[in-house]
Amino acid sequence: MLTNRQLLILQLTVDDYIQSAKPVGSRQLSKKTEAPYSPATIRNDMADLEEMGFLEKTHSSSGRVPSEKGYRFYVDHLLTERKLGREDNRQLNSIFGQQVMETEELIRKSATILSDLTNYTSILLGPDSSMQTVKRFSIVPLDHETAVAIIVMDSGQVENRVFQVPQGFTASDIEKMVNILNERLVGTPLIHLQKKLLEETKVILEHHIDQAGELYTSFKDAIAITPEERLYFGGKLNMMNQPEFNDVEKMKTFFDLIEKGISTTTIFEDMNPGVAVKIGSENNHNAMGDYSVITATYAVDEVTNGSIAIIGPKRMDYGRVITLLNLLSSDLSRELARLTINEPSSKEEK
Amino acid sequence: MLTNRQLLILQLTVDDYIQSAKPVGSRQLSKKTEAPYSPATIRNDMADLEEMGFLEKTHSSSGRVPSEKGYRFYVDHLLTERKLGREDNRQLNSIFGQQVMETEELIRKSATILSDLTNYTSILLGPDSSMQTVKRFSIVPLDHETAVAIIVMDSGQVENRVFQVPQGFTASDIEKMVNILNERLVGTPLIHLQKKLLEETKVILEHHIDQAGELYTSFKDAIAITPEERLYFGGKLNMMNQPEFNDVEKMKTFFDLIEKGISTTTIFEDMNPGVAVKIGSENNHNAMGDYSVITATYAVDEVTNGSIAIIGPKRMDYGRVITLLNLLSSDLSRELARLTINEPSSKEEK
DNA sequence: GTTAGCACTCATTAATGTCGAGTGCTAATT
DNA sequence: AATTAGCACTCGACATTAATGAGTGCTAAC
Repeated sequence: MLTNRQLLILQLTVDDYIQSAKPVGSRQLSKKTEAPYSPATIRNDMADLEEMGFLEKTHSSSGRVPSEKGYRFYVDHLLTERKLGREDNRQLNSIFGQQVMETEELIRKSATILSDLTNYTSILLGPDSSMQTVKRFSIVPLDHETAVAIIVMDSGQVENRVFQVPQGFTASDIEKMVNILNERLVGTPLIHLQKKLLEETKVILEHHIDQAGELYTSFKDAIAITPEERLYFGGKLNMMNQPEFNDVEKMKTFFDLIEKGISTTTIFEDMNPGVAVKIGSENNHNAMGDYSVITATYAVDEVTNGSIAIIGPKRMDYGRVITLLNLLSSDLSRELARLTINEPSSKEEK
Repeated sequence: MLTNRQLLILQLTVDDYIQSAKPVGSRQLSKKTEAPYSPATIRNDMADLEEMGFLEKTHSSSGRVPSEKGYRFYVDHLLTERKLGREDNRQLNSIFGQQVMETEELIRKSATILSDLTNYTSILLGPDSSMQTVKRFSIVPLDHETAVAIIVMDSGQVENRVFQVPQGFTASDIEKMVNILNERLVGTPLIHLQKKLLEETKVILEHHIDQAGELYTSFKDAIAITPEERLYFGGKLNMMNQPEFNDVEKMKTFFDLIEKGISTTTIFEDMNPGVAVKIGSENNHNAMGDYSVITATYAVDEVTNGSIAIIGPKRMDYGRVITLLNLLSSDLSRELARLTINEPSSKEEK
């Protein structure tokens, strides 16, 4: 078991290292008022902590650095509640300054500010669109051959895609199709759209329009891709301020990871509500062994969640980041609840 | 005047420096078969070239490096036509592989590939949307308070924005407004949209709808922002492969420039057709003194142009970049002509 | 006009030395 | 028994020095 003093020393060591990025020595620690012990005493405890695997040395006569186990213990047991500065709060609130804003912009802005406040990189997973329902279809012909298909979601999100109109179809054919689609599909959650389109709507279309098959074929591709989840990265460049990335090579490795190696699943594995911390090799992805990821979820509505993540070096200011994520996630939940449709309005159009 | 040999030596020096990024010495040059002269001879010529301001030394006993004047002369008179490798062509063509694609995607993809092929950063200015005309307005109510306004351009581009609906307006009010807008504004070039909206449409709206002023106020903000030009950056990170950016500080400066310091006007000042090269301080923007920018234009239709640019260190492979830009710009022109509307179709809807 | 030869410059690199902050261990102190 | 002082030792960081080599300009020979 750990003595109280060892706990204190572990905590101070991690705190100091997080702040300074330099190995922490006994002499240096003993200077702090929180540790009124002589360097020798601290040395002994540090040696014990090292033996137990909480600390490591970078070389035989260097100061100590937390191990993953050390960080883990720190996060689980030693984290002190962090108060945010006035400036932090100001910035956080600034996200919600303007009145009407689109979800996407809200998220993008959050990502940026989160990164600015931490100097780590933020990753936001947009609200899972698969549960959103279709509010309205629309097709606008552009010329003889092409038209643009537009889908409006109940969240106000708009997706559009240009597609080819096969020869021989008139504007009224298309209008007819749009009407059918709206009749049949409004209210369908995106996640079921594909299936419904394929199984149900196709038959009806063929019933009403000559050669509907052709038209349908090119149209369905246009709306097929829609329900994709999107990752928003914020402040990739802020990471350059971390001493860990003083080397261009390391920057490159990191950016490669961000741009190619990261998918929704690597980061947001288990989206349990609340904050989760993954340290170094606790991340499933191989190449992420040098980074820590802190994730949180926010509520979009009763059923859907979005996720926020911060990725940074293992030497991360866990306390601060966790506090920030907690705040932002509840702010986002609140704000999205405001933006999102309260209840499908009764004056819906035919 | 420059002797033939001096011309040759200048050319070889610039070529070599572009390739190696290291100051070029006389001994090294004399090894090349193209320069069958002794180092001493080359030294003399180099000294002359330096006196005339084409070359510079980084320190008193170093090899020579081209000056801006040197690059300028090289670009104007010494550039050799560059053949592209098979792989280059393959990649360039791969952009146009898929059949139907939206303009934006086409541009985005071009930006990426252009940067991959050069290892510099590419900047594409999307087709100037101000000459595009409105094809269709649409407003979809989301709930009692909000609605999303959608504008479809004749190019197939779709802009949408959520806005607040003041209390007391019914769906039929909105429908009426949409009808009026479509009647009045379809065919209006974006560039005139604002004005027409303000001067003409407002009056008519007020004539037909009670309290139209309020509705109009919140709506006009929603579509006000539309006619903005968009810059697409490609491969900012590829620049990290350039030895000029081996230093994290320099990376930062560059990224800062890209993210904040660059506007449409700094880069695409004079959009004359053809390729333009700006070397170092020839760029008007102060902070760009260390970079060279090569721009080209592509035709979108008879009236509008888009622009492509490559930004890189002054030690840029001008020949290769120019060739690539020429190719891509004509490819883009061709492809966009295919995508763009031939002629407003006659079966336009009411 | 071209080149060989020579003295000189300067960035780069490796070798060396010094310094400081760190360690572990033992003995003295509380 | 726990803490601390003292001491010898380790090692990275940094400054200094020396050797190397690619470069130059200049003069005299070809």
